[in-house]
Amino acid sequence: MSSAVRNRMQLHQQNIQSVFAEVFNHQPISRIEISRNLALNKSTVSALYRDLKDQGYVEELGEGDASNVGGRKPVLLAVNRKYGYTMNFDFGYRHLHVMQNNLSGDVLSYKQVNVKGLTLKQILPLIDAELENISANDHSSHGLLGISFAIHGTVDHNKVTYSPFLDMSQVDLEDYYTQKFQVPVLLENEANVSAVYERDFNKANEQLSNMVTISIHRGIGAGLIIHQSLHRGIHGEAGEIGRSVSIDGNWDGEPRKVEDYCSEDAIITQIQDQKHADNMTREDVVRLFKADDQVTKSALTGFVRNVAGIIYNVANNFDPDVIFLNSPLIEALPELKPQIESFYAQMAPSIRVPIKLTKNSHYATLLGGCALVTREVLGMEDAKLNFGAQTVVL
Amino acid sequence: MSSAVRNRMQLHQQNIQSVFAEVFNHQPISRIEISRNLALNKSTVSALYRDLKDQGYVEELGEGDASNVGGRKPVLLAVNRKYGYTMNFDFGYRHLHVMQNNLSGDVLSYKQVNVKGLTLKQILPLIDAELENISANDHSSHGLLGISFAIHGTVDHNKVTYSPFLDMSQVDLEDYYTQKFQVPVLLENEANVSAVYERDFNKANEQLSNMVTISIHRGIGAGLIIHQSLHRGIHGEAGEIGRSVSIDGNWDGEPRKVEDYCSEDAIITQIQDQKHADNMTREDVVRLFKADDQVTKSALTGFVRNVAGIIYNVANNFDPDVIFLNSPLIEALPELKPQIESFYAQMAPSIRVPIKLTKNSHYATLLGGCALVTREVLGMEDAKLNFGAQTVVL
DNA sequence: TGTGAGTTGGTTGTTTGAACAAACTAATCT
DNA sequence: AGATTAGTTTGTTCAAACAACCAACTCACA
Repeated sequence: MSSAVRNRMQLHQQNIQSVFAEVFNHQPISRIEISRNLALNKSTVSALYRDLKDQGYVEELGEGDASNVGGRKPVLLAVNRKYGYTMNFDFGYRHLHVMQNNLSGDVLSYKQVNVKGLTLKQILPLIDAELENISANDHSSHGLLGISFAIHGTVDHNKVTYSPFLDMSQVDLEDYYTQKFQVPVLLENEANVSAVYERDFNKANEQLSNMVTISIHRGIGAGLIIHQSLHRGIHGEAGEIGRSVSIDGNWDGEPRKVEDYCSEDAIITQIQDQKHADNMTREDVVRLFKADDQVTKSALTGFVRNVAGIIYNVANNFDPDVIFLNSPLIEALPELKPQIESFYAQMAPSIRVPIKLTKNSHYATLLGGCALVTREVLGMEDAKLNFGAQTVVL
Repeated sequence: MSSAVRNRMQLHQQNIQSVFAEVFNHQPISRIEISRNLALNKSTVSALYRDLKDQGYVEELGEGDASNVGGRKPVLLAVNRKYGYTMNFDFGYRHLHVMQNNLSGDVLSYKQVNVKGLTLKQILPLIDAELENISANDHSSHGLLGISFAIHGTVDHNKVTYSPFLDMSQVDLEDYYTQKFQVPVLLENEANVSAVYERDFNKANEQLSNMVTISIHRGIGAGLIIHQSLHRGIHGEAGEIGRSVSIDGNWDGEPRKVEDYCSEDAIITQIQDQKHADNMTREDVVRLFKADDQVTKSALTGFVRNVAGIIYNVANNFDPDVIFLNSPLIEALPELKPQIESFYAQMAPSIRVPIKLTKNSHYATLLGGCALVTREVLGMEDAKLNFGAQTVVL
């Protein structure tokens, strides 16, 4: 209410943002096309565009093709590729993933750094080195614009509140990097950024307003896009579906959580125990499954049933347009997907929510973080922005 | 995006709505106060108010008190109490609840009609009679403005898609009443309107953006307010938490739903079976509980544990600012609430979502429907409207 | 108790400025 | 050359802002 457009100046600012969003989402685009899309007079668009250009956000890309019945060629406009860049990180169990993106969300560089067994304080200098290295080779006009971190754990008010396999309580990342660079620094749960990725980077989802991304890694969490915006909850704990307990009338002993049955960790531990093995990894499970190992096959059948149950419950809770699965295990064994779908179909005979796999989950979290921090840089948190409109993957 | 304010006319319309919202939410209010609240010039507010008055939406209520340091008395403005009325219905199991409200959401009349055992086609003439009776005694300028129905079941696109105890597939209520009166007719799930009630009628919730109302009647459902707006889901099935199944690794036989364990029906049936009784009602259960009956007490302990588990799961899924319980059984036995809270506290030792009871659940659904249909009448679906600002309960 | 200074609510007439419209230039096609 | 399209320039429009005013009140003080 109080943030609503109410006077001419606010109207002007909003229209500038609308023009920028058009350039962002449909680059390369001409002024006349923006004018038609926004139902704004072409002279108005020209004036608004001039403001954006003075601020350096946009640039001309050259001439486009004229219409086939004659007429002047349009001048193609685009987001300034040399405006600056964001740095986006993902703390994986074994690797730190590092990505550099420009203002449009295009990937400028990507790198994995081995951090297995290191503490956060030991990782910090590695991050600093990456930032310095990138900064030294940069030729953009504004340089570093913002930093994002995808966290495998919960985040509240930009602080890590819980992180299962890397102690993050010793360092305040937001504090450290805002002090150092005076740019927006953003921490966000990994399932949440993954959901933002689907909203902002996946053109197929442009018209969808409700999406749930179920992330099955060492734990289980969901990222929620509701009414086109990320639902974090008051403590940043919305979508912590791995903590759900069974409601079945049995209350003997400690209630067990969903995560205890069907996280990737739970499955690996289960197979390990039955095989009296040790230190197994996802790759081992994949290998055993492909070698037709019966213990593994039956464990994964249980996994598949449980995932179907989770999907059924998520569908009943949120009734989204689509559910994404972000699971390296299922990504490695795509034959599990139809099994999940068939168990789900048994549970929900009539109305079902479509299920899709998130491809290349590491990129997803980095790009989701990129989208969030870029929006903050632009002050366009709520606008409809279509990142990666012409992303060139390296 | 495309609905954003972009030209002077749209700006003007939005500002008219802002002024109306101020009158609506803070009536009685003076022009100067609106001007200060909206940061609009007082002459602008005067002009916008004049438009609203010409359309009949508002009226002057007389003079207020002057400031204690002198100065002219303000003229107090309010929503026109004689503009028209909405009719709001709730199909209960035993009664049809009927409420007439004015444009501000004030209760003009309330009535229960016995409909136990009747089919929808038999109930229809009773509804028509109520509408005619009210219409005959009305002296407002625009008469009937809209109709809402709270449905114990699921609703999609204003059609009932599932209704457990009253067959509603034979009659299209929206069709029938729009044909008859040419006013907006709205069908909505009972848990959803209950959630809207908490958002729009409960001043204590004004600052809250995420609320879940758990409705425990013959089934279990949740109404979701997320980011201040009702989340229905793509098929209108969001919040159907009663259908959730347990994820516990056991997949022998048909999975049982939450509803099977802890709806009011399930509890009554359970007690009935153990007592070899028949046709028990909620009132019987309440009586037995108060008479210290052990079977009832132990059944309700199970109920309380299950409700705590449901709350825990809802908190993990949505992480709302508050959870409301809309349950006639708990309303009748308020001593159950602390028990629920204590079981919940055992499950979630650190972060907990506050739990509150919805008072007078029948009013809640009617008023929630009133809020929804009134918003549609005004074309102000997304504005922040504070209904019942000065509701006089009859 | 009466008067005038100070204060506040609301109206009237004028100014402002962002979007708009029309007329223009530029560049292309057939 | 005539038709068509892209973009610019120049002047118009109209809702909000502003300034000056009127209306009506309080309070202090004679």
